Amino acid sequence: MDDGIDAIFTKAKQGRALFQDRSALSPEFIPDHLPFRESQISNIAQVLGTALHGSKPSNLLLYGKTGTGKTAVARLVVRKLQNQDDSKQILATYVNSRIAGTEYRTLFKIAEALPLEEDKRIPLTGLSISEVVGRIFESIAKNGIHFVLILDEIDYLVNSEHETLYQFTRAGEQVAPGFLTIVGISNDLRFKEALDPRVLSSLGEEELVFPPYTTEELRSILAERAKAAFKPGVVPESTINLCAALAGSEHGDARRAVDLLRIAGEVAEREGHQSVDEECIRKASQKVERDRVEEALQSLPLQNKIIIIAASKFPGGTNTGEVYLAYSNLARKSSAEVLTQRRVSGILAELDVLGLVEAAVVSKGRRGRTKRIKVLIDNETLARVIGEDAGLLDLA
DNA sequence: CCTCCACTGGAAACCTAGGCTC
DNA sequence: GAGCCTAGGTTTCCAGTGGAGG
Repeated sequence: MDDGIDAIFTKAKQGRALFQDRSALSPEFIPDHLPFRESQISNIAQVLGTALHGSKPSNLLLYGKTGTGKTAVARLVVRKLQNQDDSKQILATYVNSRIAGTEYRTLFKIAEALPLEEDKRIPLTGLSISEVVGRIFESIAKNGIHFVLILDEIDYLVNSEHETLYQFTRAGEQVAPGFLTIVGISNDLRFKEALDPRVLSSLGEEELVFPPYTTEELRSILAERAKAAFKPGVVPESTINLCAALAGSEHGDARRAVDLLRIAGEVAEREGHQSVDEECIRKASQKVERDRVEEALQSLPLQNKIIIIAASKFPGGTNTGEVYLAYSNLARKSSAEVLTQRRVSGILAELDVLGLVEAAVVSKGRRGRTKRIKVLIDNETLARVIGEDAGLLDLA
């Protein structure tokens, strides 16, 4: 074991540090210059610029697939807007509704950015949605705030019966003398269809589409980032090309491309390479996928883990009924509650979305209609990751 | 062309754990 | 403490269904 440790350190010593500024590749990093997005930037700047003479800018709606720069562009423009604001009345915040999780937590995050009096703070739970919205409006009005709200993945808010979005777009009077401008961001191009037309008309006053980056554009972006992040000469052009090609084949996702490059750099450094070669990119690509699966697996609730173990007993794939049978046995054995088949069917659908299981609906004619279920994780990984759970050791 | 299986997936209702207000 | 609220997971109920076998 000691040899292993020594070997790692020796390698680390040999390889010189390849990074000069790792943060230039971090997911939160927003460069001052976003190439190929000049027109979107100037568009947004023009709209939001109104706020500098104290009147309310139009609401904005930004569309485009993941990694097309929507979030970065919105945050960059808003950041510069705040820098230009001498009156210091402009307040901006960024909330991702999907990451926040629920409508209530989204509002909670929004409220965090606002000055709230001691007795008006928002608790993690307990208040009605309308009460929280009321407190947010009150704070904006009282302090005369010019509030620019960037709502990322806004699609997660449309299916609410509270009509929070509607209230937000119609805040007008209630927040005077302050105002509330919404910059909505959506990955889902069909999201408009689900939106209440009243909301759409005011939310979509200005609409902007972000097309995916081409492989060539990705290459140029990566080259620029690599120049800032790595020491000169450690990232050959072929590496950039491969990285761009890998990400480009996945619909021009710049975030993925940048992630890949960062991890490849870490791999190269750890293994004591003098440069980040194509091999490192390939390894990084595998690592990203492996991490995603293990993380998803680990954070699964107990019942979902038992279900996936049950499903893994059928390497060739099976159907819902079989999985349910196996599951209920396992659950009883580990003295967990036994859920209904309806719920198990639902959980299998969730696992499908996570990409841990393949659950396609198939019809077998006379023999009914069910999901064809196949676990997409090999049994060793499953045993290793889930085996850490005491109580589930008696599995495979 | 019709049947009928083994479910699917929508809807509503229920439950628990948290927190509010009075 | 009583009587409200919410989130989020679950159960209950059930109409709906693709297509192989008749």
